[in-house]
Amino acid sequence: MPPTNLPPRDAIRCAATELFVRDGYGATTVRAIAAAAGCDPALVIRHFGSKEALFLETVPASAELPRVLAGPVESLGRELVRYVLEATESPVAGVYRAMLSASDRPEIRERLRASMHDVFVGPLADRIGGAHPELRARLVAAQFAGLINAYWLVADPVLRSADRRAIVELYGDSIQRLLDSAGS
Amino acid sequence: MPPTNLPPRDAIRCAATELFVRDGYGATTVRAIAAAAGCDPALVIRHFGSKEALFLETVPASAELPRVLAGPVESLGRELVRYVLEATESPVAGVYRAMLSASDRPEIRERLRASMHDVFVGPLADRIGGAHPELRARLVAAQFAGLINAYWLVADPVLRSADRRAIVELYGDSIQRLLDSAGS
DNA sequence: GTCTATACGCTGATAGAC
DNA sequence: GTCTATCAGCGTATAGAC
Repeated sequence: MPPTNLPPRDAIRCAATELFVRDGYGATTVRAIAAAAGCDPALVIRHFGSKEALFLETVPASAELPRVLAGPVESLGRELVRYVLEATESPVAGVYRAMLSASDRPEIRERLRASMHDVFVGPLADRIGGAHPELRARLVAAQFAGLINAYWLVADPVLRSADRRAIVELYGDSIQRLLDSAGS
Repeated sequence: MPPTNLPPRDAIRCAATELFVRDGYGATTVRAIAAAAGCDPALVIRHFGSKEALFLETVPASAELPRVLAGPVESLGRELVRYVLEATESPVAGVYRAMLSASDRPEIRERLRASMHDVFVGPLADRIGGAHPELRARLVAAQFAGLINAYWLVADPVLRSADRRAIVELYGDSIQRLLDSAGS
């Protein structure tokens, strides 16, 4: 994406998001971001302070999830799995992958944690009844992330070649068990 | 761990494993490994070819897991969760974290995939009956990794402060559902 | 063969001139 | 605001001393 007529700050943001999500944190260089945005590498740092700060400011905490989480709880398990499998790689998977690939950095790990909590655990915990609602919501998030991990990041061939409906049923019902469990 | 009397090649291996597992791939420098092993940085490359090759040769595909997987299938769900929670940070979690932190590298991602399959999916698929045994085993692995991820890597406070027995019961039973499901 | 010294081309980041 | 010059540190390669 050579020279656009966006103001440089926005051009940098735009290029950074795309590259971070596509190539991961370590494989994305400040110079590559600058080239994609059509500006000087020094400008990138001048505007955002550091590569890490740029990452934190541009890579979003997936915004489409809440809609799925707002659906009926009875069918949420399978719906979450469907959402992961049908992602066009960008909405969840790319962002998640980018964050994981940068997870040696404490601040980015902290962001991962906060984003998981704000976008997933918080809203979900309010909607499920029973015992330990927050814990159960967090475990659902863990299981959800496990699937993203296996399907998009590791790209396991067993999963990629499997019938999607089977995955939805099996893994979805497993998640559903956490959602439904009355507790100890 | 300053100068030991190990042959340098072993000293490098030893230092590399420790640093990779403790700090992740990106945060571990070849020079730091050399310093810990008490030798010259160039020696590290001379002996192992590259940082990535050193990583692949030293960081093990967790070896203790198979014992857990060999236990009775009826209680495997909770047993796997217990195994994750009681890990002293090194056996599973550190290795897994190190691999994830290096997952921008295709070869290391491939290793993650292979290791998951050899140590987990293969042995498990042979032990569970029903439909789609390999797929179900892979989904159990995904769910297992999700917990490692949330508990050890993200170190989510909701999980860390929760009652371990509650986690074992809830998440364990959810895994167990995958193990038991007769399939469609 | 085993190791050291040195250097190359990259990275993220800074200082200061336009 | 933007670019030029430059920094120290990175992974890596090679030449040559033991």
